[in-house]
Amino acid sequence: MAERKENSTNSVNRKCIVESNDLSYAIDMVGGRWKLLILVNLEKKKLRFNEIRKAMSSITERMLTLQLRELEADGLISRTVYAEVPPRVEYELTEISTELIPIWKKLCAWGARHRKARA
Amino acid sequence: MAERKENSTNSVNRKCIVESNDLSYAIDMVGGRWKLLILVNLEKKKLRFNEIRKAMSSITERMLTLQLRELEADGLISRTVYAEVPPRVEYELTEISTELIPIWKKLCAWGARHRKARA
DNA sequence: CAGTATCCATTAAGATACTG
DNA sequence: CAGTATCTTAATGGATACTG
Repeated sequence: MAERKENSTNSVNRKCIVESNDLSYAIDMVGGRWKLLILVNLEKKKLRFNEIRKAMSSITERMLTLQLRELEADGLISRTVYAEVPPRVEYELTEISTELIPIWKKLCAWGARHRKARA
Repeated sequence: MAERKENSTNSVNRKCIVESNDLSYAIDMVGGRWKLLILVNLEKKKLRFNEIRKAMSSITERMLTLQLRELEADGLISRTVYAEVPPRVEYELTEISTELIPIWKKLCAWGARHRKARA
């Protein structure tokens, strides 16, 4: 995430799984603790850095920055900087991540069912 | 996964996110590099340890064991031991993980679209 | 066959302080 | 406001050898 050794076995392993399989590719893109959560928060409307932060109370600034950068690099969010003082930066979903909405809704429903079943 | 300190900030953080949110709960259950991949392999039919291993060429025995244990603990696969020599153990999907199939198919399709869009 | 055990490498996550 | 920088700990992943 931060600095990744390109040639660790781990990286190579990951790369080759991801390349050979669309599912892994998707998970790689959106997996982890924070990414989908960030996207969910952006579903209704575009948000500014601190708005996202407040919406996800337990994330640190550092983590939020890192995750936003990766999401941006993967084309899942867009970042718009307004040349104002104080600075304003807005994040919003892109077309491709919008397509993900129905999928995470289903996953969410599944999670609820599953949780209930084990309670 | 292996030995987790129960009271690290990280664990606490994770626990509380997972508890408050069905989506995170679902991701926690099925996220990571290997879990969905294992489930996918079990979709068509039940498999033995080494069959899964061969199907996922790059996983190590240790990782496979760990992931299978977690999946079992979460009720996503069932494990049947046959009292034979040599030992035979079969893994198969449970009802709740079967419900996941249409979801991962969609995710897979999304991954393919996304990948294409950026190629 | 179906795993365990051990030890080490890599990566993710967090606290805190600071800046344009 | 919207981040960086730095340092530290925790968690995950892997190689290899071994066992009931």
